[in-house]
Amino acid sequence: MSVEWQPVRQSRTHELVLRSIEERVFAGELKAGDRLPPERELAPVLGVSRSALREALRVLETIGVLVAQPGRGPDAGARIVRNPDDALGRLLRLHFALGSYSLQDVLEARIILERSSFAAAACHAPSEDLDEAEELVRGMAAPGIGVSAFNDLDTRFHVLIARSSGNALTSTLTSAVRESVRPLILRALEEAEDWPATARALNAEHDTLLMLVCEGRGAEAADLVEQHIHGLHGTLVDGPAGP
Amino acid sequence: MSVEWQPVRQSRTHELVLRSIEERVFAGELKAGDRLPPERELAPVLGVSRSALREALRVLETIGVLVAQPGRGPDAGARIVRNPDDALGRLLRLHFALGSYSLQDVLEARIILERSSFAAAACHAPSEDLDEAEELVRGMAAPGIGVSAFNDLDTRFHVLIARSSGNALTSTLTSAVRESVRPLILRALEEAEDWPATARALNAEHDTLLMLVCEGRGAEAADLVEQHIHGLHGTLVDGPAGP
DNA sequence: GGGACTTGTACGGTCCGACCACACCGTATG
DNA sequence: CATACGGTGTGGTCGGACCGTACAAGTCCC
Repeated sequence: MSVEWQPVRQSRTHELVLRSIEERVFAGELKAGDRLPPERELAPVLGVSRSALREALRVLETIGVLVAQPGRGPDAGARIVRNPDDALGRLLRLHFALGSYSLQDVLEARIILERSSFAAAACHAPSEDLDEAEELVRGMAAPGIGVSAFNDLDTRFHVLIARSSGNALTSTLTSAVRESVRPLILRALEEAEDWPATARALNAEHDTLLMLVCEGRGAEAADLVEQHIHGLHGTLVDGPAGP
Repeated sequence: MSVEWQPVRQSRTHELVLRSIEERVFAGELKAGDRLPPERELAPVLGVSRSALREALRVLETIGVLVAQPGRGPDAGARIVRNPDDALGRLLRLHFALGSYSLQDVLEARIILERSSFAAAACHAPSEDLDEAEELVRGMAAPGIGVSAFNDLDTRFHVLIARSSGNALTSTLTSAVRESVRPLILRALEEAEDWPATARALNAEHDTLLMLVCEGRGAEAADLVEQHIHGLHGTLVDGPAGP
């Protein structure tokens, strides 16, 4: 029941600035679309140097909460935005490369998330998403397709289904998790002994998956996508991942 | 099929630095525990100013890849670490507050993740974790417990189960998602008309959950935790969230 | 008078040099 | 031998300066 004590690490200026801005966000005083004052104004108001402020802004930028543009006019300056995808992707990729998560952890997470994605997509995917998905599947079935192009389309297919599930959070998570193993999958596909046969097998699964989603058979789609991801499991090799 | 063009936004120095360090991580040249050269050495080597380097380091710090300590000796300087939890939590909290994700999205994600957590925990949770979980459940059952203390213990209970599921990634995600709605849950509990009765009901569910996990009845535990989280759904109100 | 060009200005982006607080390490001192 | 003290290297902070960019207004030429 006792929680270990840990050093407080007090008062690094940029963290105080960060805390301060976060609080304004939590309080609803800063919404998406709002503009922050120019750095040269805000710094003295907060009582810190521009460097400290800039470090805090940089953090918010990498979290996907802020974008900054130089110049003048309505688009210039620092603006609050909502773009968590890049940040989450970078975070997971780095930590996966560092070994914070094992390959098995990532694959399990993929299965959990994508089972739910496909099940939800079968319930209420907009038809234009299904059209786009069909196009992607057709693209993957192109004869003589390269490994890299296949991997791109495959990623986009899975992410598209996640997005069409209607849940922005699980969609983001799915995308980030999928991206974090992307280099591994790419390498595995490159080393496949019979690439055309592998591609045919994967395409058949994609076809069936899309068909199940279109017909609203969510439970079967979930089972199949689990099998689909498990199928990759055996072919993947653990180790240091390229970007 | 056509991807929209988007401005390239080239060559912000700190991003180049970030890219460079990331690549060393992806290549396996930087592992957890390694130390970076001092800022004053690294900056000229990379051909950038210390400010630009520091901004990149700050970013790595906030995504939990780096820690920096002043002073001298074996613990000083910038070291590569693996601590994704704080970063992920902050990211989700901020974006939830900004409205990137709706309350329903978060609750669905919680259900997906925690169903899997409880199911996995039922299979192979270490007994010391179960002991700790029992202690937490007992703590929540204390007569006259306050809303805040209850919420703390409840959070720790759910996170503990996620951790004992053996999957570091889903555990981190569960924790982050749970933390992002924590202020909302706190507010909902504070506004409950009959708090003691609510607490008793929640405690009964926790008791059953723990029992199911201990007995290895994962499927039932998963169903119950879904119901448990759904139960909260009705009581939660959407709106700006405090930290 | 209208369009093209030039200037002014407000941004963020970068860099530099300096100082501070801290923690270790070696030496000097009792 | 133990303690006290200053040296040294680390990140943390700060202020100032310059750069490129992009808008805005003023100016010139047709």
